[in-house]
Amino acid sequence: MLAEPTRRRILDLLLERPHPVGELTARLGLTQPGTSKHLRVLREAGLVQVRIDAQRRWYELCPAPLAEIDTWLTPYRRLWATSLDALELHLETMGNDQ
Amino acid sequence: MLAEPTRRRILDLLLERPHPVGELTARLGLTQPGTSKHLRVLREAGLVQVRIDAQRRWYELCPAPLAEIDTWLTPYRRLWATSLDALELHLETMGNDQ
DNA sequence: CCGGTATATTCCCTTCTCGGTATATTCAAG
DNA sequence: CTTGAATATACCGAGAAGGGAATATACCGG
Repeated sequence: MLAEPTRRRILDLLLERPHPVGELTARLGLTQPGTSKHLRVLREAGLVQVRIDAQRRWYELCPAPLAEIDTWLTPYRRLWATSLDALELHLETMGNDQ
Repeated sequence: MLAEPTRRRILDLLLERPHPVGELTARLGLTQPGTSKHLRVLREAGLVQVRIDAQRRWYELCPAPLAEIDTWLTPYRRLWATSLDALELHLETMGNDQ
């Protein structure tokens, strides 16, 4: 879901401010249907919501699912909490495998 | 990538402690090749690393990519930090919007 | 060297994803 | 009612992903 770079770019654009589909299309360099399909995925994942203004659809961020990821990440955070741990893990990585 | 529930379970198991493939297979209820293939994906994404001990492969967490997600998440965090902070930032950054 | 154990790789099939083109829908304006 | 703008949906093809079964590889004990 968030592995998709295009969708992360959409979220980054929506972090600035809400955008209508046409602007997103232009800034992403996609076709309009391509943009709409990403927006549909994001909508169904609850990451964005739409505000309808005549023919324009203003898409805006819905941060709740991101907050859930943030929560899921919590127990892992101790792994890089101190620079010492990070350095140890880094050296281990370099020395062992790839 | 992390949308895959099986892979999130693998990471959760590896958060406890390193595991050899056989234990992961048993605790996940997958076939052994299925487990190995998920581990390969996680390895190529840099999320786990292997320590070889005779025939056993001990898989352990590699937190760097998770730290990157944590970093990517940073600018979004203000959206749910506290409702008061969120409102303040909203007014600061989007004062002229609608 | 041989058998057994632990793991990886390959093949096959089905389902999903992403991008594009073409078409439908909705609404405002005239 | 017709036109044009903004957006959504349907459909198609290439490629990736997920799972199982079968097979290969690597290593230990004897």
